[in-house]
Amino acid sequence: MVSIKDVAKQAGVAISTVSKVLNNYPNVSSQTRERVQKAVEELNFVPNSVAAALSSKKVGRIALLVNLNVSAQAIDEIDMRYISGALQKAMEYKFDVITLFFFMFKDKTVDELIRYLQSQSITGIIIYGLSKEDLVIHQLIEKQIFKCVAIDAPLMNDSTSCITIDHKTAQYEVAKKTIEENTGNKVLYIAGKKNGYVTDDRIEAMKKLAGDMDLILDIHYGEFSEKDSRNLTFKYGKKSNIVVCASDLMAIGAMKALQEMDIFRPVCGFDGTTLMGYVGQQMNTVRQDFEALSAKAVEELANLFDGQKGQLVMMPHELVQINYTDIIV
Amino acid sequence: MVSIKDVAKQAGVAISTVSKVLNNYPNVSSQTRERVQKAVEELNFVPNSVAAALSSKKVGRIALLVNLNVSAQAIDEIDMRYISGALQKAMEYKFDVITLFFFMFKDKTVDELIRYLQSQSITGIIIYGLSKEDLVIHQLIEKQIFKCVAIDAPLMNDSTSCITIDHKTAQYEVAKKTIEENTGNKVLYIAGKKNGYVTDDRIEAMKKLAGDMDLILDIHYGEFSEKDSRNLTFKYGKKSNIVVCASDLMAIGAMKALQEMDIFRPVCGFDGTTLMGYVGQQMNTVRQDFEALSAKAVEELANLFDGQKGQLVMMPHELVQINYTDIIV
DNA sequence: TTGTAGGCGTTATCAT
DNA sequence: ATGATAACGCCTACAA
Repeated sequence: MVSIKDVAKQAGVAISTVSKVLNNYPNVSSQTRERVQKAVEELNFVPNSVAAALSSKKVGRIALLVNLNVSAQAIDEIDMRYISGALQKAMEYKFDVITLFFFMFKDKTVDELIRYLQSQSITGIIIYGLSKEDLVIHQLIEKQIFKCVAIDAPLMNDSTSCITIDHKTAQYEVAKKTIEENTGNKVLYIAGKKNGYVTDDRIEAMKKLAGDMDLILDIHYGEFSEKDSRNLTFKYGKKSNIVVCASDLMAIGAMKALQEMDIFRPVCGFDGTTLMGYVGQQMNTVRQDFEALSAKAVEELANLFDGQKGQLVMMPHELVQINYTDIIV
Repeated sequence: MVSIKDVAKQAGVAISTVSKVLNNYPNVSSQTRERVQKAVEELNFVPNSVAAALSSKKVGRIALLVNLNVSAQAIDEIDMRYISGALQKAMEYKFDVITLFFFMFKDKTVDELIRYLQSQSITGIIIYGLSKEDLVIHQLIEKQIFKCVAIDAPLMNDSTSCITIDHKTAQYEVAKKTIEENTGNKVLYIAGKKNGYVTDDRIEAMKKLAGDMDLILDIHYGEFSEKDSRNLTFKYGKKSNIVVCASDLMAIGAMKALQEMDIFRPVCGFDGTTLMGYVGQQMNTVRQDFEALSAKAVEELANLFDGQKGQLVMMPHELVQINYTDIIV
């Protein structure tokens, strides 16, 4: 393996000079800089990021902390797109990335989690799918030992940013559109997980909409699960004119239930997953660009590494109708 | 951060002794071993795997090389389950894991890929979704610089193993069952990707079945894509009595096409993904335990690290019928 | 501007 | 059985 030492020898300079060139330090003459770069080219040198991580705690080794929801199948698409988006952007920044799942740290304390992350020389973390009940992760964020970026969870401090879309507006818009395209003012809203960050925002939006449009709003928590949504629809679907769901998966559950009950109610979802294309119906939903959100999170982590303070970053969303032919293009 | 040095001090022994205890070296008295272990407990010491990786090239830092198929959406579930299964098992073995996607190395040479992996101190690789056309990866395997485990690609050498199910038998069984449950002897087989490893095996199985059952077999390549399968079904579906597909996604494409053509043909798939539950029909398919396959790959990597030679490991499969209620339990 | 040297946390090779 | 000590490849004061 070709090391920085070989490059130094080839370029006829000291190791530290090579290091300075590699890390874009100011005090290097353009001549030596060129000589070093030439040597790097010739030897096809790639710096060993493990050694770099060991010697300098500043270098970006980041962890993706994903809350894989095993109970809600088919939600995989979202996590996969998150991971893919982050990895791609991390490559640009030359960040090392390790992927972790929440379930790996079940029954672990914050300290244990911290020690694990430190044992991996992790300096930055991106958190996906955080809910208010995940105490350990919250403690982790509060301690500010690592730079953090939370997706869809408005937790900001000096070393923590949040990337999200405007869930309130998005929920308002998609529900309004669906209601306007149909008739009736009795709306069943199947909300997400109790204590979920986005859940409350969206409920608030629905309440505002109910005020604005003079709706009778029936709210139930569906835990983001298809089964819950299905059961709630069996229970309350008949009494309402329209079913608004907090996720595509729940919208599918609702729709299937309505079909089995042999009644029609317009349904709308949230997320814009391709899964929606397989239910054989056209449905309003909110499309999120999960890759872009995740890529932005990596950028934000880079900003935090550069000393910037944590902030809230709002990403755009889009109202769409997804149907089968959209999917298989 | 508490280091091995602190443990040594606490236990009143030398650093090297602590290291020996941690790595289960033989020549340590049980007394000192206990003392060290006690110190580890007290200080909540977790060894820094980055430093270990730097110091010793033997330690298991492994990379998951995933061929994310962006054109075939909804196949995400399989990759996600692969990744999840590997990470979980890797934790048991205390392996470090990084996840990489094929698209990250587009237009890169073997040597560039090797250098990248070396820069990450990677010693073992698990490869998912390899096809015969991925030259660079094949060269990587041949060079035997890293221990490799390929999923569903029968590439074995001293440092390369393969984990797979018996695709030949599985394809034979699921097709036979579907044909026996229905009538007719004209079978449309929509095969996977040309040059895909499993594709040829499965075609062979179908040919054998055709001989055994006296079938008229019509084979077309569908590239594992739903769209291809859909189009092929439009073209050739009518002429046959039964449609056998090389993946669930393709089975769905075929079924949708048949629905649009308003004709009925029994269809069977392959993989046992939850997606099958959303098509509103019951269908024979082959269920693979992707997590288990991936976990086995990690175990196999551990074996290779221990000096074992590469081998072929066959995992079990299961014939199932998936329908909506199976999914939402 | 360039080079020297100490350190990051381990592992591994020697002596002892 | 135990302990110095030199790597591993890189970063970074500090010195020249």
